[in-house]
Amino acid sequence: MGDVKREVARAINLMSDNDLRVTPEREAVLEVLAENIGAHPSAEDIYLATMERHPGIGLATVYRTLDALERVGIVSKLELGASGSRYELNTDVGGHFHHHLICIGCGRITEFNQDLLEHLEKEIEDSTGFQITDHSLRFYGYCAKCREAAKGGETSRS
Amino acid sequence: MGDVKREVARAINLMSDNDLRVTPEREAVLEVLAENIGAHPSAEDIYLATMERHPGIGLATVYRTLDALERVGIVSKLELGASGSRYELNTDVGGHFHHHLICIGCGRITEFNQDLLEHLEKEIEDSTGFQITDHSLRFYGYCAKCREAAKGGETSRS
DNA sequence: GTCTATATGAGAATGAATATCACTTTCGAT
DNA sequence: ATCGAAAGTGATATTCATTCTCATATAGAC
Ligand SMILES: [Zn+2]
Ligand SMILES: [Zn+2]
Ligand SMILES: [Zn+2]
Ligand SMILES: [Zn+2]
Repeated sequence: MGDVKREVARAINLMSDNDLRVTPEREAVLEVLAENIGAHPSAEDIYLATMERHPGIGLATVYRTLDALERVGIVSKLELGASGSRYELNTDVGGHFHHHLICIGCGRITEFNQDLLEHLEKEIEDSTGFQITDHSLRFYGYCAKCREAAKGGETSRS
Repeated sequence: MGDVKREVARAINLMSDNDLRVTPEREAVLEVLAENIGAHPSAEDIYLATMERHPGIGLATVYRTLDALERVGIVSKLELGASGSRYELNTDVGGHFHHHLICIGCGRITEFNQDLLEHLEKEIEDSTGFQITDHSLRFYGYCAKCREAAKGGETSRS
């Protein structure tokens, strides 16, 4: 599961580098994020988990912290529309270059790695004059588990 | 600008095919959508424009209409998080296979066409068992106009 | 330690989107 | 054409994620 302490220490250094104050609340949020890499928790998830570690923290502080961390690149925010956003710590290894598979059956979010967009970005910048600073690639569909469940449900009925 | 009447007629046929009732309100929304291809209007934009054509329509009806049309594939919804969603009519030609360049300076949304994801989807389905039904590819950055404005601002100051 | 900009907690406010409900309309069957 | 059930509508209340407000507390530079 990666080294939680190391990830937190790394993030704290980045905070100082970016003139963000290191508070107990922010450290608690970072620990939660580091312990949940790959889980893509919501702000509410993070709030509840942080509560166990730092009782009394306010939900607004969690939002403010996530926002501050996102602005300096320590976390990524995955906006999912109506159902709210999800957050993830940008780990040192492979942090930024993965995309998401979003299951519309169960809501689970998995990842896959792929470059492939780099040279496409160059092409777009050259042909349109649009300067790209970020991108988002998502695939929606049904995860293996949901497909299995649907299959089971159908066969058991016929 | 394409043929507005033809697009509306095509959409109305699709509505009937999908057991959606054709009402004056929905026709008015469709006309607005057909007249604004490429503009990526918000629900509020569509509401205001539809008002001119069908005074008294309710905002909720616009939302319900857009939702119904999206469910049967007549319109696409582009979820932009905090700033609300944008909608567009899926035209017959090239309707579905374009992606978006979203300017974080002025908010304008432009498009670019590209296949490229088809064979990647196959690869993902084979390697993960995830069945893909839809995808979303977006690039964020600064459009040519905003880059020009920023450049002008800088040089005029130094 | 002092000081100032910044962060925090509690709860109010925001705003896009949805739900509710009484009433109206569509459209296939008669 | 007309009838009736199912679906759609307008006005408005409600939801819910996120942001704002403001009084208080604290981090971090000196
Ligand atoms: Zn699933
Ligand atoms: Zn991820
Ligand atoms: Zn722009
Ligand atoms: Zn578009």
